[in-house]
Amino acid sequence: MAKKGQYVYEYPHPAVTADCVVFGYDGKELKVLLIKRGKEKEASTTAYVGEWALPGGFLDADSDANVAFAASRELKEETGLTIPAGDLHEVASFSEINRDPRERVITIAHYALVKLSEVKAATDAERAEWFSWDAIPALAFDHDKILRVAFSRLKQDIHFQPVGFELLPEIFTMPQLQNLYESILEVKFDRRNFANKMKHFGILEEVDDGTPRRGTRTPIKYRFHKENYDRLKRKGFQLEF
Amino acid sequence: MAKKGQYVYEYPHPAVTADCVVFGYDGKELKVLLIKRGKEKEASTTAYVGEWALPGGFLDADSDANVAFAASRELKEETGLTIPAGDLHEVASFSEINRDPRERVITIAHYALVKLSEVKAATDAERAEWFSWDAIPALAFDHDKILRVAFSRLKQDIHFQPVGFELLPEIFTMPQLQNLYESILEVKFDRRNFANKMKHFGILEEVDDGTPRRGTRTPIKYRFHKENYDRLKRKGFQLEF
DNA sequence: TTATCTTTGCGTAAAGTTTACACAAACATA
DNA sequence: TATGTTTGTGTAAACTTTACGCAAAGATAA
Repeated sequence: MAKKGQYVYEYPHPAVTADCVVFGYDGKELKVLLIKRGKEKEASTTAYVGEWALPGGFLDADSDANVAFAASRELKEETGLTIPAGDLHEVASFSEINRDPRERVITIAHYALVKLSEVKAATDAERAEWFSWDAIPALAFDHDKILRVAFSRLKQDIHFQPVGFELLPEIFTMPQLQNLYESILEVKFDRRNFANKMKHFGILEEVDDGTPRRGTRTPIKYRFHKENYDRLKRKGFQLEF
Repeated sequence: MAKKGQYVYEYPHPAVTADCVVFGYDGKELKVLLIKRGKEKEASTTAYVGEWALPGGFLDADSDANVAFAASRELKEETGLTIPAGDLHEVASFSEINRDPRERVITIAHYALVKLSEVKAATDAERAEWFSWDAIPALAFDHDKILRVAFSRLKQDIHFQPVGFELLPEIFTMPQLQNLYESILEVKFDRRNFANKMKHFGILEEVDDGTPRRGTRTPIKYRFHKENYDRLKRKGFQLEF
């Protein structure tokens, strides 16, 4: 981390932060990871202390390799979550002149997708907390706006790339997969058509856990066929619905 | 513009620039506007003098309302082109630690679409020049990378939004429209299927310029039905091909 | 315990979309 | 004058999407 000191420039420079919208899915609802703001270490004054905000923090201009790296580093520091910089999807910059009361701050927003199940334990519950998508509290700065933009980006991306693997537990059911898509796209699909389409992509593998299925009420369990999934992800697809 | 002086911060701050990839279309080829780098006014040292680069420049942290505004302002200063900040599409940030030899500089890349015909006159030919997409010279900094990313973003956006109005002259022909789409998407379409599809969207209006068409060799002239075009743009569509 | 509701799986017919393709007219070129 | 190129138009076949019915068994309520 940069040492506090005197950094002098001939022209005014903004501070740059990297913020993360971390999406998780518990099998029922889309969730977002937020942190409770404490005292800032890096700025001369504090702002929005005690309020909920997106995890993120200042880029260290002297040592962070790039913005995504700064985002990953801050995420780890603030929430305990380890997400490699390469798994962060850049969303957009937010640069309005007064978005931070302390000084000019430009933020580069990112989003990430995590398996909620595997991550809950590793999360630093002291400061971080998961919120249901439709129960987000008031947020510091312009973070509500960032959240909306990140979500609409995810919504857009999902048309071109499969998105379940990153969010679902390894073994899941068709209704869970459908609910995930419905949560992100904010629409309802016909159960049967959805299943047919998903099966056609060839990225699903039935899991045979020995238990003979006695009726249709207990859903079939699937996992992703990783190889086909990755191929489809690279190649892209058209999810039209 | 910010006065040169002493700007002091407790932590290191990067400089922030806004760069623009301006796409134009002359009825045959996709083109990009580049500038020849001269002496920098704003940085202590110069870099890449005499080389071609994307238009753009430093955000003035004290006075630019936001990054898009800075991009618009710099574009005007460097090329004479007036493009409102609202017409710039943000692409991504580029923040690798050594992308500028002078100091840490993070750039926010944008793209814009302009009618080449209407703009040629207004462009400051002293410094700016249009290059065909497949004859781009070596560029300063990481601008070739930015160019590629901006292009692929345009390519992606075109699947969801009609894009001809911004690039074509007011009156154009079906082959021109098709060629534009083929240039951006880098594929070939069947002439007849392309025309059918475009007509179905209901955004084209035949232009009757009095001249009776004597044969099929002279193409029919179209203009966009602005109202339908804007509605389609807001609503989005699926261009699948 | 029984009746009813809900969840899941499977499959098909109808509507819509995409793809592939041929011919005729006139301008351009050799 | 002959040949090639450009443009317009329309249709049949293949494929995709949509809408929907039925049966089995667990869940719930009486």
